[in-house]
Amino acid sequence: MSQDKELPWVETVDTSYLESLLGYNARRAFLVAGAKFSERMDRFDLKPADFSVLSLVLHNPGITSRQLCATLAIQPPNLVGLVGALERRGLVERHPHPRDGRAMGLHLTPAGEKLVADAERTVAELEAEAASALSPSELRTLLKLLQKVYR
Amino acid sequence: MSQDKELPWVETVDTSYLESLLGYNARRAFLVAGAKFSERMDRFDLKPADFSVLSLVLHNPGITSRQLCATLAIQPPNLVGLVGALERRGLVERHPHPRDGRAMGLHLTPAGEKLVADAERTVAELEAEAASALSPSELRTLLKLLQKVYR
DNA sequence: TATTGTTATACTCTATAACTATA
DNA sequence: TATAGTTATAGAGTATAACAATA
Repeated sequence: MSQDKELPWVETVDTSYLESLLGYNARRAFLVAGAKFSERMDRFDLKPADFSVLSLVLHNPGITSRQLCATLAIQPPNLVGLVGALERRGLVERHPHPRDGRAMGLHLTPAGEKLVADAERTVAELEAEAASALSPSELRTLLKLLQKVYR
Repeated sequence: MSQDKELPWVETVDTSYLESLLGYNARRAFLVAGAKFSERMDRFDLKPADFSVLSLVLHNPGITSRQLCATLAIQPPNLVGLVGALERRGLVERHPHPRDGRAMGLHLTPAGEKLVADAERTVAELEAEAASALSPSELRTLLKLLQKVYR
């Protein structure tokens, strides 16, 4: 009783089910946004995590590693090398925390301040591009809904 | 001329700038959605990529590796081991493609069909949970906007 | 000449356990 | 006893180059 009917094959992939799922769409959008980010930030030699750290230090002078980890959902051991590299590049400095002897506060150097300012300008252009596919009010809605998911 | 003014420290982290960026929000939401997914899918021993592949094979019998790669933004070499493992678990079978001698068509086994059906039911519960934080119409809007980003 | 599937390989990202210094 | 930072290490996930078979 061999099966001699021809097996089915696929002309156009039906993605309707996956596209109804949050995780699939979040991953695809995350990949596209990440690729565009890398493309523009290569000239600063900043990966997404580097940019996030520098930007948080700019807006929160004296922030500690622990606070960075909590904010960015990074494990403490994975932040050590990242901050160390930024320090070796002369972009950030670590000083003893004035109120907690266990902690180190992070501060931008003048070179770091300049780099972050340039990088944030570039990121603003990026967001403007995303908003061109989306419309400013759609972008605001998207951010608001994403925040509802992770908060 | 030593600096003897006390250095600043951070009480509450100001995340307002990062929260205005698409990439940051997409990553955070993706992490939360992924964690909830893993939590529920552990009993099926399916990672997100495994589920996506099985689900695509269910809805597209005979789909090829190349089509899976394009749909899921996975590199071909990284799909080989994934499909191989599903095959060794007796969930999928690979048969020669009826129209292209280079390709292999993927098909679910009866065991694979049962597992995917159970897994999709579980994922439906997951989405319902997300929708509880979001409202059904907000979830629809979120998916639509994410698709605009990556298409 | 281009494409499918594959092997080998390397790089990045992320996670866990254990240690130290301080709270 | 708990927390901040660190070291060492292991596991995912993802990327590129190169090859055989087929289009």
